[in-house]
Amino acid sequence: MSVDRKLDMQEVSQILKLLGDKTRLTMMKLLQSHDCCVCEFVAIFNMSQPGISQHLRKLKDASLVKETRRGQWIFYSLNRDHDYALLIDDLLNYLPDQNERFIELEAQGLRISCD
Amino acid sequence: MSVDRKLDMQEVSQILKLLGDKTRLTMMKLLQSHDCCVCEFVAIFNMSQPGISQHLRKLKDASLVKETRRGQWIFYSLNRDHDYALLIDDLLNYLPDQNERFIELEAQGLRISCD
DNA sequence: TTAGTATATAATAATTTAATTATATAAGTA
DNA sequence: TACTTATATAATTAAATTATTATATACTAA
Repeated sequence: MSVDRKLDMQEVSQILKLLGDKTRLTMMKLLQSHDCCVCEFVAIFNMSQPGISQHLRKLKDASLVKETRRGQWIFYSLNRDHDYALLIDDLLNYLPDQNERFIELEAQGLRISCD
Repeated sequence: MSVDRKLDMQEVSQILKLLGDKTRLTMMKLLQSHDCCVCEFVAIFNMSQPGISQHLRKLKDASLVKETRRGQWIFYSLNRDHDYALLIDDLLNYLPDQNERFIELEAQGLRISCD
């Protein structure tokens, strides 16, 4: 009981630490509305491809996101089965919509749609 | 507008970074139910007094908590007027109750009540 | 098979963070 | 005033974090 309680605080603070980075927080907000592949994130954020991959790995290691290969691309999506999925969703709902970023991508012809 | 959006993401991620530390997150949860002075935090957490003070300073610098001197003690309380007070309160409501910690304090005669 | 594209991993460097000890400040009390 | 208690600040150190470049892996297509 006491141990469980501490584990919970530990786990939540770990999740908040991951979301306490602007790039990862924005990634999560983007994923709330659209699955996204690595190269799209690279186009959206001003960051190297390995930088993007490492952020995604942290999110994946914490089971916050899932990855699926579709052809040559690997798409990331929110893990809506996560133990704290409700908390995370609530939290993301406070954030301003980031769809403008997808619109910009589309305008540059960089949006990947894999059907 | 675009600038505001970015500021928001920046500010929220900064807050989550602060809450992404187990000590500070637990402090905030404790403060949700009781104001608390520094020496109580020192008794609750296994950490030096300067360590506690520095966590509190970070929370105060971000306006997440307020301080009030009462006699020889300085009490900390949640700043319920913070721009993101709703988000923070929602978030804290997901966390397990930490009142047991106050009960333990009381049992050790370390609870400060300043009336 | 070879070349090109997408992604991950390794190595590394710069920065930030979180803790400690030592010390200063401020209030309370004999 | 001097002593004690409560708290803050400074200096320092160890560890964690975030980014980069270089390289490896995996799929696609010619």
